[in-house]
Amino acid sequence: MNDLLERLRGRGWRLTSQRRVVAEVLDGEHVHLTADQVHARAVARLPEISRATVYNTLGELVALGEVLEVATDGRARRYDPNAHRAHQHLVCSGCGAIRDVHPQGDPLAALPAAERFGFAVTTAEVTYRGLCPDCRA
Amino acid sequence: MNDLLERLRGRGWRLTSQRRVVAEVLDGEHVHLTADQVHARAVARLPEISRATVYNTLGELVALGEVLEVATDGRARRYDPNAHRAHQHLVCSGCGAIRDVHPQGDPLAALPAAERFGFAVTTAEVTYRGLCPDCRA
DNA sequence: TGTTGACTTAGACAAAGTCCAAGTTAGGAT
DNA sequence: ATCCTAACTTGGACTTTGTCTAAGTCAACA
Ligand SMILES: [Mn+2]
Ligand SMILES: [Mn+2]
Ligand SMILES: [Zn+2]
Ligand SMILES: [Zn+2]
Repeated sequence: MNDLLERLRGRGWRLTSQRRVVAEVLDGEHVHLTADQVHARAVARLPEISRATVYNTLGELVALGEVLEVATDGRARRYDPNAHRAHQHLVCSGCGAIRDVHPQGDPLAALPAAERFGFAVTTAEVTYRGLCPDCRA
Repeated sequence: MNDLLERLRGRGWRLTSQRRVVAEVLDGEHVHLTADQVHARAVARLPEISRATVYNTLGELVALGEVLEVATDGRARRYDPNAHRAHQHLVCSGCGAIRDVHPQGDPLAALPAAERFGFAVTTAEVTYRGLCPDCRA
């Protein structure tokens, strides 16, 4: 995570306590927090941090490519610090739990040129859905 | 679309003018309207229809399996009447245009058992992204 | 240590969706 | 044909999620 803060600095960004705290909260695997969840955890460490700053910082991290924005439901966007290893998501239809998964092959390869309609297709996001072990019981 | 209305009737649902209008609006291919867009078009035919009824009816049609709910961005959910032929979506990163596409093979097959973590996986939704011909220019 | 532009903040605003009490009506019963 | 009533619809309040702005603060450089 120091890497990240150094990269931000390299781009001429100020290392504020707010940005440090957001970066600390957004660390680990299988982490897919909403902006409000990030804010709640950030407040635990830095009580005066504002919602606006959390949104700003998340947007900056996404623009930097350091965090992924995931829209698995029609609700709040989720923020995923696991931006450096390509992966897809497995979502429980019961409880909403989200896991990182690594399918075989390149999902893009399944889309024939004839089905691309002249688009310059660059990414494929896959959401697998089903019931997790707990919700199946 | 009469099929749909008959199926609704078969489930003991009243055929109100409101439901009829929503069913008429949600017809065709490559149709991915937001709830507000459905409402706007419904109002053109039945001026007194309310937002609440549009949301209610869309939710009912989704529960019936007659309409798909699509979350391609972090914004409004979209409603897709093309529920009877499995397909995926190609979204323009520039203008947001959405096309139905039909990839080869079953996207589920790409997820090995070892990557399912005990989930009973039932569906895979794929969103392909890129620039459409207009936005590339 | 001072300066300054980048950053943060509170709160207003907007967009998307849910919920409810009160009024209306589709469709079976009479 | 008319009545009855549970199902449906409605407007508006409310919630959640996200954006924006003007005013205050501070990190980093000199
Ligand atoms: Mn992830
Ligand atoms: Mn579609
Ligand atoms: Zn679950
Ligand atoms: Zn486009």
